[in-house]
Amino acid sequence: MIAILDCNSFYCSCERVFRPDLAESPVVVLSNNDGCIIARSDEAKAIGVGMAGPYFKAKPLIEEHAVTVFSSNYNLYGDMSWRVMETLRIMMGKENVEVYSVDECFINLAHTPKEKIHEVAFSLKETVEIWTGIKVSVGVAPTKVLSKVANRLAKKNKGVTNCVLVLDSPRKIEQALQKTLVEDIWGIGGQYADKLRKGGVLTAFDLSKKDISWCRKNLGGVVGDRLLRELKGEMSKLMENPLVEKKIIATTRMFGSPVTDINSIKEAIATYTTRAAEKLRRQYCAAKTISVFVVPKEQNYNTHFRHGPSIGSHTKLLRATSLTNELIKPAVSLVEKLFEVGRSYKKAGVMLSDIVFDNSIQGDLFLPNNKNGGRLLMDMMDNINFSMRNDVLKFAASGTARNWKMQKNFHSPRYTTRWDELREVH
DNA sequence: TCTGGGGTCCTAGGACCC
DNA sequence: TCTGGGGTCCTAGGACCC
Repeated sequence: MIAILDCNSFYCSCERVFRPDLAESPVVVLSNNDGCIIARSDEAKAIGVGMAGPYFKAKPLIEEHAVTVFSSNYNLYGDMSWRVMETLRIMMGKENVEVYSVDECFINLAHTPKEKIHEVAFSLKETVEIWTGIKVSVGVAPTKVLSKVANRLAKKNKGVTNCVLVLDSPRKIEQALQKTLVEDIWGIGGQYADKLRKGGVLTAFDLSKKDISWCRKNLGGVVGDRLLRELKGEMSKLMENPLVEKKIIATTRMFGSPVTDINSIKEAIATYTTRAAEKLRRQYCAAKTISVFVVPKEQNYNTHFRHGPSIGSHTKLLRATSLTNELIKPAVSLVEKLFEVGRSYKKAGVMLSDIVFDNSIQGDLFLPNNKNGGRLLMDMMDNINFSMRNDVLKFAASGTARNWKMQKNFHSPRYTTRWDELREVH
């Protein structure tokens, strides 16, 4: 059996740990730039605040009901996430915990006796809540897809399930599948859901009765094949090693307001490159390809603003590197190539790919072999910046004015990662 | 006026090889 | 009218996730 443990309204829960006065009132958290609503407490859902909608549209409703609004505070959420996951690793052994996202993880219960499953699932939930203050839901079933089904139902019927649901018999599985619409299955998005409904497949139960070849044909080949097997209780998505290195590292941001001058974009790109290079070094890797893209502000953004055209280009380096200064140079050159005078831009980003371990970098015969000094410098910068939890040290190319920076109007303190922002009790 | 920011996997098709 | 039979690698793009 496999469990998935998922934090309830994670970002809202993090804010509430340090604001117990908000425990029962509506709370929402906004995306970067205070653009969209990306987390809602149950109370906010109840008054009709939609998910992933733009903040400005929900604003009247939010003000009417005195909803508390937070900008996203990733310092806080990242640290709280680590506490939740560490609790589970301590309880179950780290080899049995697969962190799937910032707020959820799979737990391998293959070694737990069947009659103890419910008790274990419950103690995971209780312990996480006591140790971290974060409320969670647990779904348990024979496969990952089914455990997601269980988790969703557990969360939906909190009063009955107390946020824990175990599907340990064919009958329970069948009932759960009947209560799950196709669009609520993990792996079925908007496109596939439309296609399924048109074919008369409305629930997860309907889908589980289809045959493999039908799913291969209509749901993306082997992806559909695996999904169907999982629904039928056959494990097709295995536990994965949580320490796999990223194959692409990206840092992309909307600007606080549209930008028209090339220097601001260069500063932004240099800053994003710095972030991306830090992520690269943190996984002991180096990258050989760097890509840069910019997104012009559309004249007519009412039609699909979301996938507005992004204009990009990339450079293949002679040799993989993780040194910020070696990456900033080609990144800034790419900006010069992409930028058009007179246009206004709303977003830009950097992506690093062709990632290899930095101990296996292909050497360059024509370079002196003593470039290790560069890595040493990077490590020192990383250590100082990390211990200060701030960019104390940065490259001049990143700029100091930074008038392209995103907006954060409702930011909470970084309670758990900054001494000077600790919660004070008087 | 104002609409995140990351990622993953898979497929198709083209270029190229012998 | 008829025009090999394998391969590999790469890229673009689609679909999905939180």
